Amino acid sequence: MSNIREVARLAGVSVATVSRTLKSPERVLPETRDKVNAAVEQAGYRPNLMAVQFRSRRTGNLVILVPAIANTFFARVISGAQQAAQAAGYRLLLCDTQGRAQIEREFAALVYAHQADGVIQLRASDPFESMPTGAESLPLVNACEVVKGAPYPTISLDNRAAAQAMTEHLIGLGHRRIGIIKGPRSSPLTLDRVAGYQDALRQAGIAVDPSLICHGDFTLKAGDDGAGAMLELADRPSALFCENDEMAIGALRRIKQMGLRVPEDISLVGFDDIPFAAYCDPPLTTISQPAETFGQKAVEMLIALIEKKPIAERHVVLPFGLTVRGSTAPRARQ
Amino acid sequence: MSNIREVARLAGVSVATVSRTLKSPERVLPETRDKVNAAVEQAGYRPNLMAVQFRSRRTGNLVILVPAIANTFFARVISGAQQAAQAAGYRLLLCDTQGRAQIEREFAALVYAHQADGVIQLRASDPFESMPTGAESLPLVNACEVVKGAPYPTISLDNRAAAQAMTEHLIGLGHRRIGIIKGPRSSPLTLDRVAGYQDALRQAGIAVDPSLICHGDFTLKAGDDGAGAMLELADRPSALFCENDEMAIGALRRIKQMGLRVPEDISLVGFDDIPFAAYCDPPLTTISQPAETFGQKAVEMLIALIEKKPIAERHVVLPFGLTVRGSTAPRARQ
DNA sequence: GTGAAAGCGCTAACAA
DNA sequence: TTGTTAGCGCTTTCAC
Repeated sequence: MSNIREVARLAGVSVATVSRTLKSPERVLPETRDKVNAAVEQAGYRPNLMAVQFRSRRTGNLVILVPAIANTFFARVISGAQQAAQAAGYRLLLCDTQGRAQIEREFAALVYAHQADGVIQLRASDPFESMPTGAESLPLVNACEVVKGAPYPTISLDNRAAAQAMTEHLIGLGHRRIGIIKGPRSSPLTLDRVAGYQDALRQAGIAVDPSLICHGDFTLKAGDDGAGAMLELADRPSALFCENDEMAIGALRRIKQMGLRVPEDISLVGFDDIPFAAYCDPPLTTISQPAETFGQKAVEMLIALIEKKPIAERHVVLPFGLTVRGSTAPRARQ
Repeated sequence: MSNIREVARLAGVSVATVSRTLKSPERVLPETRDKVNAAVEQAGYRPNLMAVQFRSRRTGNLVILVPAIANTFFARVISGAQQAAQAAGYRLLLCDTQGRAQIEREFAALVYAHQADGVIQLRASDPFESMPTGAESLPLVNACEVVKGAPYPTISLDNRAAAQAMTEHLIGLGHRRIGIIKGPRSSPLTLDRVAGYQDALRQAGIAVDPSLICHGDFTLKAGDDGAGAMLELADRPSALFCENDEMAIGALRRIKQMGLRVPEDISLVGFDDIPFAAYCDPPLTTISQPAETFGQKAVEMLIALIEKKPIAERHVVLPFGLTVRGSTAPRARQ
């Protein structure tokens, strides 16, 4: 592989002229440009990005920390982020952290080590924590699940309002015993959703029953297990609210296995509106989120941060939608 | 952020000694080492990876080109790859190419530009094609959907045998009219699966009926549409073979919408065994693949290539499994 | 065991 | 408009 000197020699110009021709052609005479371009062609020259970035102290790489790439919702977020990055001339370094802080730190360190220009974190946790001094001011954007009162920009959903709207939908159908399968204890997002669920219950004058709140981890199996536990209760709920669609789909299987029907015997709802939600039997009532927009906004804000451009709104809240399908129905007369 | 000179000054040694302490501590006196380490600590020093890699001409980055990250099967492949990379001290740069050669080329160029050490391609296409001279010898491994007779290492499944086994399973249940929803024309993988399907039919003395072969693109919607078309045939099939689980799940919805039952009226099978397959109603009979192993093997082979270690087997074929669940049953008497 | 010095490939200030 | 030159931060001989 040839280098810039080789090209300069072939074109009969200085290395500076080659560099200029590549970076700002308008500052070079057309005929010089042509000579250089011909030489580049002839030498099969590709600039060594390593050297370019080393010198210009800008990599064009953005790290995005994803708790679980296999999660259909995050896949959509990534897709939006990738498109925005591409449009702005940046590349996305995707990292499946499996929610582990150690892996997050390792990848966030790429910024500290000048291997990436900034980080997008999709989990409520600061990946620069416990980094050497100065790290707190590195370009970081937090999206999806965000840290409350974070010093860095955030893009979030009003999870509390969304959960409340969903619970109100169920209450409106006559349900009064509504179970909820929530996420892991460590997730602030799940706290918000439970809070919204409780808001709706209280406003309807329904007592919050702790036995109707069950922990899960956003997987199919967690929904399956959670539904199993919930339906064995003596006074079982007539509606079940799962904090994501995966768990709802898991719950759906268990409900059917136990010989109950959705929505006749029990209403079931999810959260996220993943593609499979519309293909369940019955199709799932759920909260839809503009997943791609999360990724897109996060990238745009991060780039603004990196390029030190002003940011209009540091804490963006995206709208949710209540998508009613066939998995909810009025409570059956007992 | 401090640099190596700052640390050298603090420790009262030369930059060379600092570098050595970090790279090969055993070549430095313990007391010198301690001085240096203290200075590193004090300065909050982090080596500039950009400079390290520029100098040592090795990045520790592996590019993995994924046609669609949202695809549940690829998500598992990535997971396996990530684990193997981590274990070997490499990082994975994930790229969602949306099957577009332009994006693939752009990311593959990272290798050419010394930004990554090698590439894993999960699609049957050479991302280095039309690159400047010398590109053909760059470290590349092709997994999942592979190029026939490729000059680079490959990891694949015997798709033909798998499709044949699946078709034989259906024939064994008494089905004789078996429809197939295949992938896009450009995919060699789909050709193999159709060939396997035809092998099984021929061996059973069943004529191949072109009207029972339908094109799709591996999405839920494609399965939905494909099943719709297939079931409107005058002499409709009693079994439907979808080339992936997503399409099977799409087909399942349409079959039910048309008032038919699975498996009583029509047997339905998929391919891949994604997590959702076991959670369908009925659970899906499908071909299981060791998805994580694809990723793991690909990374291991790529690293061997990069580090110029010998590779035992250049074309690995992984085993498949026939997972029979509730979506297949003996053909009903008409 | 340690230091001095050269230079990886490129960019950017400055000079011409 | 183009060339000269001085590094970017680090690794790696080669002396000592």
